[in-house]
Amino acid sequence: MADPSNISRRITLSAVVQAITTYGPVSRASVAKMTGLSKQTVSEVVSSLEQDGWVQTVGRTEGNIGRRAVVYEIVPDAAMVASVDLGGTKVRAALCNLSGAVVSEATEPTSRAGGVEVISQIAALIAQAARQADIPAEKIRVAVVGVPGVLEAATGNIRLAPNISGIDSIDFPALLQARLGVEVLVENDVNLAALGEHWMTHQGERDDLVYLSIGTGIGAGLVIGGQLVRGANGAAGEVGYLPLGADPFEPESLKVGALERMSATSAIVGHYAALTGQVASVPEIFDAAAAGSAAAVQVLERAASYIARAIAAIAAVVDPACVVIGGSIGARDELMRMIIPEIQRCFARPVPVEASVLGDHAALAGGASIALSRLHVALFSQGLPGAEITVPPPKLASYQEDVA
Amino acid sequence: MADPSNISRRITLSAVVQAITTYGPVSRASVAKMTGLSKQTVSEVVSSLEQDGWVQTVGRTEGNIGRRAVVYEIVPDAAMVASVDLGGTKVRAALCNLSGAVVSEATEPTSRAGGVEVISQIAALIAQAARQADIPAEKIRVAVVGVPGVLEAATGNIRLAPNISGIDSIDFPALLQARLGVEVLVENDVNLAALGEHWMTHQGERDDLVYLSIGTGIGAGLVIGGQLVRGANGAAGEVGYLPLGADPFEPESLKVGALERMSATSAIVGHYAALTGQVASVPEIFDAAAAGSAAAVQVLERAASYIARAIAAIAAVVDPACVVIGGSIGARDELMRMIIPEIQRCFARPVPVEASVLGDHAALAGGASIALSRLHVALFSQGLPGAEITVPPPKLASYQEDVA
DNA sequence: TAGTTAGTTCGGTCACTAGACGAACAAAGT
DNA sequence: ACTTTGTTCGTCTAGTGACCGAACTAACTA
Repeated sequence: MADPSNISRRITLSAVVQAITTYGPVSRASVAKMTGLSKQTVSEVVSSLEQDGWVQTVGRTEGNIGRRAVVYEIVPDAAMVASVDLGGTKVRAALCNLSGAVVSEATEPTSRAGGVEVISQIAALIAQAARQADIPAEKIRVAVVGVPGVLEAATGNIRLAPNISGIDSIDFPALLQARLGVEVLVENDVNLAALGEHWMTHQGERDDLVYLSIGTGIGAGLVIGGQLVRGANGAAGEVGYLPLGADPFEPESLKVGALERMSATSAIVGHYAALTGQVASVPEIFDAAAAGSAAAVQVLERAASYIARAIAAIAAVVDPACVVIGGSIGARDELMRMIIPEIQRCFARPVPVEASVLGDHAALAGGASIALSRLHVALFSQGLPGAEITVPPPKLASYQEDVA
Repeated sequence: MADPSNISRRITLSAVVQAITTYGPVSRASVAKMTGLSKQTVSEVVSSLEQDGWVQTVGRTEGNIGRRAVVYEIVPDAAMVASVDLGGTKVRAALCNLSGAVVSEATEPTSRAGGVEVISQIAALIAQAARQADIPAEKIRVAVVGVPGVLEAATGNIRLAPNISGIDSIDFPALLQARLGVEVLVENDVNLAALGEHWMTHQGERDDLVYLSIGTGIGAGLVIGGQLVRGANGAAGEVGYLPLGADPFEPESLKVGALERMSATSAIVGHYAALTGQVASVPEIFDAAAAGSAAAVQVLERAASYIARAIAAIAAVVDPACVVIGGSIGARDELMRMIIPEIQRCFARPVPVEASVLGDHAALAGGASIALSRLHVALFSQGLPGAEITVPPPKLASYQEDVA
């Protein structure tokens, strides 16, 4: 990217890019109107962008009175970002273009070897995705990785990630960055999912959104004022430790988390086993409840009740505009129907609760959204505060293949 | 203020003002180094600021090698802001200068008439404070009012303020603004207290801080990433409604708040009455506990235990770097000593808990801090994003007269 | 043809920089 | 006591980059 040394130019540059990015194909004249810049300045900036291959013309207007305008749009494939969701069982990598659309995707079971091996796997997976769609590697500028673990606020290292062995003992971000040769951002996967849901569905309203993931564990991601809340120790949203559910003063609750002991996978399986003497998986318990098993219904209702209390607690503290529920358990419709009325019974203010629209692609979408923001900063505004470009979300379908 | 139409100049202007504000008396040469601007540009800007009366010279450097430098500082009294703490029992108004120091202060019992009468009272109190310190009224540019109530996010109107009659049925901000003739910002008093504590003690570290006020009610203010969190309905930090303490599913908990039923004034008084049959005020109960009354100790310990759980809940959701406790009950040392060990028993991560350093002046300080930020925006950066100026806090003593 | 809109050319202004320069000063040497 | 050296402050000058307004051309509709 041409590197305008002048601050003034950087501001105009990102204003123009922002306008073209947001308002689809537009003419230079209307960009001038929107940004308040003169037509002449806009022409200058646009032609330099065109020369560098960032924007392109896409025909002209027609039917309007007056001279026809040449309209421009961002060249979607001028640069790519990689968004990686590193899970305990599988790794998923997606390449997204400048308009946020997924261009290529690849998935693999997570390497059991862990540690450095995972870094190689991620690099290979990104390379594979690039090959699939014929994307030269140098087009990829930023990579974002979502990991199931707590990140050290200061260093960005992964601290607690029991599901992936050996990953908390290495300098993961630095090693991956060295391997890929591009800027790497690592973020908690639930946080990314929260960002993804916010990007896709609540963009525009500068809303506060909480994403609650219920699965093997229970965790939340907070988006407040459009910004991710990480917490002083990177542990914001660790709602498993809410002093609800089990007696919080039992030593066990200090380790596992009082709420997690009552609402996540092992709690549901354990409770069902205690009632019926049978060991069943969570989907089986859902099936049993659908088939009329009183015990299964009771188990799910207890979980739903505690989840409702957790949502009430979150709402009392941060007052979000919306709570989105996801995760392998949270995505179940039956559970949703139990949770919502329960919240109203224990919390005065109504709290809009919605099901995740992105399913297991939420973290991927969130990763893409921050990768794109970061890329735009690097390319156009260069760290200039207040000149951040927000990329409008792409078609939902782009992220909705095989939603759980 | 001279109104630089040029964006570039606005950025430069606020960078220079920021540097002079933050790094006390400085020479133009060092401002140039800090801002990265050329000496020439800095000289231009400073001389225009000097002409308009915003900065002044304060002697020269001495003892250093090389030529002596003329050093400049902000003219502290070039403009004033008013910070008002509107409480249920008294109104306190302070005038602060550009360096954040309290120049004049005035207090009165809150008018019982309520409604519009309160607006007159605030205006009169500010006028009185101005007279006391011989400040011409036109020097006051911004007023911030802290009110004990929930604010409507959209309009800024006060919605729930049971302690001040008739204030929720009028357009308080607009009426006060019309009366004072200056920009008026209205904010929840606990939120302001949180900002005040953050400003005074945790500035610099871009820390996340939670201020927990325990008195007639229990409420929290959240500062995350240096920004106040208001919530979608202005109800962030309404921790009285946390589903802890009393059974959250009782109808009474929906009205009063489950936690509030166990930890605020009426809960303590009520619990003591139930145990002993005697009606005593909270200070009396503290005295009784100090004198060895087992019942009083038991009452306070129950309250402390629930407060500890509330802090654990807050920590689980937002992971603040620090929790500051204030309010008429929360400020008591005895309570603090009960709360801290209790938190460790129900929450895995250590949460630093501190007592408020500002006492009942916290909201006043917080009001001053946002008033000053707002004033700087109005004067120098004019809404330019990323050019906000953070005013360093003044000497603590400025706000510590009669700390509770 | 009249009116409207798109885009370019031109001249001028504003803000900022770099580098040269003189002034003022401390410290070290004579 | 005086000079020299090196340093820093602040001003001056010339030059550049970015922006705008206005005039103008081009293209189109009605």
